[in-house]
Amino acid sequence: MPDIKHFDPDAALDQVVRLFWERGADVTGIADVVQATGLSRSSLYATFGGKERLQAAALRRYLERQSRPVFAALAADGRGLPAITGFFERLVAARCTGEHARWGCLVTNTHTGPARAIPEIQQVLDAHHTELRAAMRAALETARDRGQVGPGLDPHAAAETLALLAYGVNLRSRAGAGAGDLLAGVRAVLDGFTRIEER
Amino acid sequence: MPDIKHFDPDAALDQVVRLFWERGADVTGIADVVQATGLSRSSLYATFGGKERLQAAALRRYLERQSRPVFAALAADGRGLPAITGFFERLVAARCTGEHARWGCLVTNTHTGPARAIPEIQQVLDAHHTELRAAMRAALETARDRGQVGPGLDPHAAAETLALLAYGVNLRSRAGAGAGDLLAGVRAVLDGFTRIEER
DNA sequence: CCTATCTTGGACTGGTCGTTCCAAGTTAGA
DNA sequence: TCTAACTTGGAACGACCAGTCCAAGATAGG
Repeated sequence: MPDIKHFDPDAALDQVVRLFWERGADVTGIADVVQATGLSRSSLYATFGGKERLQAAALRRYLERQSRPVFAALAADGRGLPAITGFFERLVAARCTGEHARWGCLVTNTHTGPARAIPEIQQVLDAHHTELRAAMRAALETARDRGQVGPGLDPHAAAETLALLAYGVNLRSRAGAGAGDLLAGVRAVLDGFTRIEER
Repeated sequence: MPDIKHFDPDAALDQVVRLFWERGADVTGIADVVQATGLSRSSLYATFGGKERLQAAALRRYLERQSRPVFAALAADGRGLPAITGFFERLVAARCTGEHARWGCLVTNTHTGPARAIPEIQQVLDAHHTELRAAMRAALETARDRGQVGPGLDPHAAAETLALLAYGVNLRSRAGAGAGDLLAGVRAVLDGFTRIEER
């Protein structure tokens, strides 16, 4: 009986993610979303609810499509430290060059805005951190099993370090930091974790 | 002949710093500034210019009054690694407890917002990073001279690491991260830098 | 006291915000 | 084909935004 949607909500949400990611959700108006997606205010509100709900949906989509696959690859990578090095090298490259250069990370960017207080969004921020840290910890435990890291290294604490470092990279890259500086910062901490004999 | 200002611009700017720091400059309207400072729109615009100029002035004030003294103390501290440990312990404490708990760092918060594109503000962000890194580097060189760090440590690169880590702490603290997690993350990286025999 | 000069309070502007609403259009089962 | 259910475009809403403007008030030299 009913009419059916004349657009693809999934594709529209992807557009919203790009928009919020590049410009920032708080500074992006509904009018911008309407223009970027090509659909009308009515369809937007009927499909996603208000702006807060839309922002939360976009953030979840970002976590699922952008962050989680990379985290999964890191956790599943059996190489140990080289896996972590590769993660950061690809991170810096993505943040400083290519299509998304200087966009930073949508989750990182959301940390400072007013939306961080919305429970639905706060939850995604925490999930992102937990998952990133877990992936780092898995890679560090692999490194420990392979004897690549010093004996005193606590994988749990070191995973927190690397997660915080990733936020620092995301943050500084959005403000124009050079890839060389960021890579040097990453290299130094990984050198610190590396077992002396490996150097 | 002329009348004289009926308020103290310095004290007013301090109020603005607090307001922008806690709530975020982008989400704070001129009306909020008027209410917080107690002065009128006319005086505000006559004294500081528009909002961009006000935000830049507040950011510079924050760097001068909040960041720079701490950086100077770190650079002048002769203890080496303990100075860095102390810096981070005080940082985490300030970010998670007390008057400014969960406010994060105004400079860090500004990294993600639209104001980061304004040259006058971008300049302050870069100055903050340069000065933080220089202070870290000075402390690391002291640590190296005292034999507290491993021989392979590059003070320049390690200083970048610690600066990025500080941004991570600032960022996550604003979103509610626990002091324990943050401290663990800090401890792990400093352990990594520490010379084996010191452990 | 007078007056030139600056400050101040508050009304006001045009524009944008998120959101609501409704008439017109579209669909698919009866 | 008729109609109930849903979508869609676009107008309209009140609230807020940064910024402007001016009359009224305050000041200090003459």
